[in-house]
Amino acid sequence: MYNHQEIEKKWQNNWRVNNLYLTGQDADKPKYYILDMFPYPSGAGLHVGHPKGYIATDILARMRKMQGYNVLHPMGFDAFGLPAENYALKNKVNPKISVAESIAHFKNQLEILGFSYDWSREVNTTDPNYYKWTQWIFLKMWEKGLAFESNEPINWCPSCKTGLANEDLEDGKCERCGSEVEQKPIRQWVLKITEYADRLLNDLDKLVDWEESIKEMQRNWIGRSEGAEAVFNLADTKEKVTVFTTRIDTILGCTYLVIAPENTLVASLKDKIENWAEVESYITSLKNITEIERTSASKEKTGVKLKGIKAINPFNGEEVEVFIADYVLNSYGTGAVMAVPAHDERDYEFAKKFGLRIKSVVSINGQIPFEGKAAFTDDGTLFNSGEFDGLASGEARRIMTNWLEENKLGKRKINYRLKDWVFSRQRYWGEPIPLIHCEKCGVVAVPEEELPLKLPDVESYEPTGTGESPLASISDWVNTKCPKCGGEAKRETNTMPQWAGSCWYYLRYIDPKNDKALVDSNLEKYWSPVDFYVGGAEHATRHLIYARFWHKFLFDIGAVSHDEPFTKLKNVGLIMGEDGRKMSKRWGNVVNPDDVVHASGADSMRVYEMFMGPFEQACSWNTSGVIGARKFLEKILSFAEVKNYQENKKIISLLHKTIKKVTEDIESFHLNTAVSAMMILANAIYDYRIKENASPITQSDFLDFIKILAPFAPHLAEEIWEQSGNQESIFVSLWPQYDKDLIKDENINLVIQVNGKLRASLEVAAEINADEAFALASQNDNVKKWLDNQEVVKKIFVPGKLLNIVVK
RNA sequence: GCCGCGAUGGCGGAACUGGUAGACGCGCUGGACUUAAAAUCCAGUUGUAGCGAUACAGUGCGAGUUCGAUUCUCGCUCGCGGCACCA
Repeated sequence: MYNHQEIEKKWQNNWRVNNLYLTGQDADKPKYYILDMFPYPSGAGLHVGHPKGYIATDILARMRKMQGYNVLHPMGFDAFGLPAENYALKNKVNPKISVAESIAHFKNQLEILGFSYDWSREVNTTDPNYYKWTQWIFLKMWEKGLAFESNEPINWCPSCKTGLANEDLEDGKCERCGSEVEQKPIRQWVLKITEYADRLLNDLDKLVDWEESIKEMQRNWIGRSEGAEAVFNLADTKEKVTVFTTRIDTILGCTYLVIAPENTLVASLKDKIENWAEVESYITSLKNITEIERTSASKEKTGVKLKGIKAINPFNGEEVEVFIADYVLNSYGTGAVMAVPAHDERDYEFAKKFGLRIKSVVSINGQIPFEGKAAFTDDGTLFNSGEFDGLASGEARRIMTNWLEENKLGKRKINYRLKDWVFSRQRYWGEPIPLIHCEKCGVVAVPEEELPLKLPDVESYEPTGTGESPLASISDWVNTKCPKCGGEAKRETNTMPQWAGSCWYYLRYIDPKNDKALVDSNLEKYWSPVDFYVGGAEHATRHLIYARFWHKFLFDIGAVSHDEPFTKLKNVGLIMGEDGRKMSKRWGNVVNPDDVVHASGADSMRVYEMFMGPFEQACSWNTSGVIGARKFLEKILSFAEVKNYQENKKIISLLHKTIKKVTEDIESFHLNTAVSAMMILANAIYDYRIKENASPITQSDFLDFIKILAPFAPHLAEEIWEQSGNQESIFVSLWPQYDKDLIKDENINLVIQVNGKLRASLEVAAEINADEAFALASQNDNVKKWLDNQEVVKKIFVPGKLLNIVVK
């Protein structure tokens, strides 16, 4: 009776043939740009969790279309980068070919779910016409000095044989393959994202429609900390050590300095360090343990004193000892800290171990909390601090920083945990970096008219591990002429990282075929910014930071009209396996959407996935839940024949309430309650039909119900719509409006409480007043029982809701 | 350790700005149909006591505010996520 396979195939064909989902272009309509994070096509295909976000955006996009918006709802594929390349290597197939296959497979899996994407705007980050503009943006950054060459040690994955950005690590391991990452100096291109750190942080406050959790993750990731740099001159040398601290107010409690072992300063003091042999062997010993072990807070701190080296406290001229120790990181701040064991837990621990002096300088009400037992790290009042005695910590920080600046012994300083973006990969499958190295002219850009600089075919795309990409072996590609002087020159052979292409793809959808400009400015002004963006939370500190960074840069050069790309952001919660674990081949708990669509239908799967629970929340798949969704659709299909209409005010009112609720719930992405509201309506209609053998609503009211169901179950809705004699698609019809008067109830259930406990529930007219309610309640047997011989102290009446009678 | 989020029946979850806790779905129990099963349909389903009306308890734990608390405040416990020797 409900032949989902036939219905779904029929309508998917119909929509395609009629180009139903081409982006609206009516000049007099408002726009709505609703975007999914585009997938990274892998060989494995989609599991049922992937489409959850796509279903939700599809529902909103379809409703917006019916509400009369020009809707931009596109889809594409992000396909450069390590996963695709590693898959290709493993299966000994050219990534170009394997990626094309994966995309075809993904697209097919998406199509059978009945999405309303405008496929005419599909983008593919590996298409030269696309990456032409990825390269163009890179060149603009390079021109502005935001892309620079560096030889600093960076994260190196020994298995993927490439440098990685901080964002590519998980617990100090390569996010792709799980290998321990080493620190290795290689020549690399770096993007100065730190130059945008403050804006990336501050502008989060403007993003009122982003989930707080994501903004918090970005704040953590950027990790701004405000403090001061202070200069400690070294006694008997011309050298000095600059330290970064957020607690300059405690500097008079500084009893020693600690320098990171890798800090180049250490080697430069070689001749002055009396125990150099000991120092050197300590530094060597640290190379044998991994970064994760070394920086684990639970590990006991180690270190070595630099004998013969003394540092001078800029505030009081006191000489303090200098150590190198594993607990100070070279990569943060200045790679050196002042140690105040009385007021810093780590310094306290280290000082205890090495028997170093502990000097308190902050007290609270004249007391020093935990003195002799632990560090006191809160703010308080200064003492033992000379002219600064008596100042509150906060005040002291301001005054003492000023003092440093006046005496040229330091300055105000803001540090970020965020690091510049290591942007080159020593791999094949990425956008070639469009730069040329000329011996005479230095680094020269590939001229804009020569873009795209195409990724050449290569015999072996195995990574070399030498710090050069496989492109380096193609001499007729590498060797070129300098665009400036015409002399012999070599191309840059590093490629861009996986995240490059996704930094601006949402702009390409606006103007997908443009080869004259990144995006036409009129189109950009019309469609930007993205109104609603949906994707996984795992992109919080990767894609979403990178894209905001690029977008702000594009804004600065006038290429886009807004300084933030995504107005509203929602995260889709994971769908776990039936066993509660993440879906994975390893657990054998992967559910393939193709199977679900085949057995129960795309519409049932769509309804079920929305009904499972709150959109942002993770939840487990439950196969019998799909059956429940299907039963609901079958029930609705059974109403299609309206027989024997009998007006029923309650059900008409319920219909209008449901229209209101579903509209609002789609808007706010409370899709689970939208489905349940429709189930309640369906149940009410069903019960009426069974009991009265009549339809409680008219054909036209029923079709309004089908319209609000349509975004959820588009195929079934079209079928019922067509069977009712409509020629055009239901999705070109207008979204129903609810009638305010009809959703008002004539009668309500008035709750009667005695001393806050429910004693009765009376059906009364909605406009009943307190006295009438009390009179009615007093007649109720059960209420009488509770009021018997009691003095009524107070009556609380909430119109339309309840009467609470308080007795003594 | 710091920051954020969460905890409601057997399960997923619902409850608007403090006002009937458990909507809706799954599962389960009983019944109808059937030679039988599946499917379908009907009834029930927080716990305890009671034939029942009803009563008491109940939203992680302990306090508090209130006529009234799943909802607000304070103090915990557990779980999830992010950051983490970041100075």
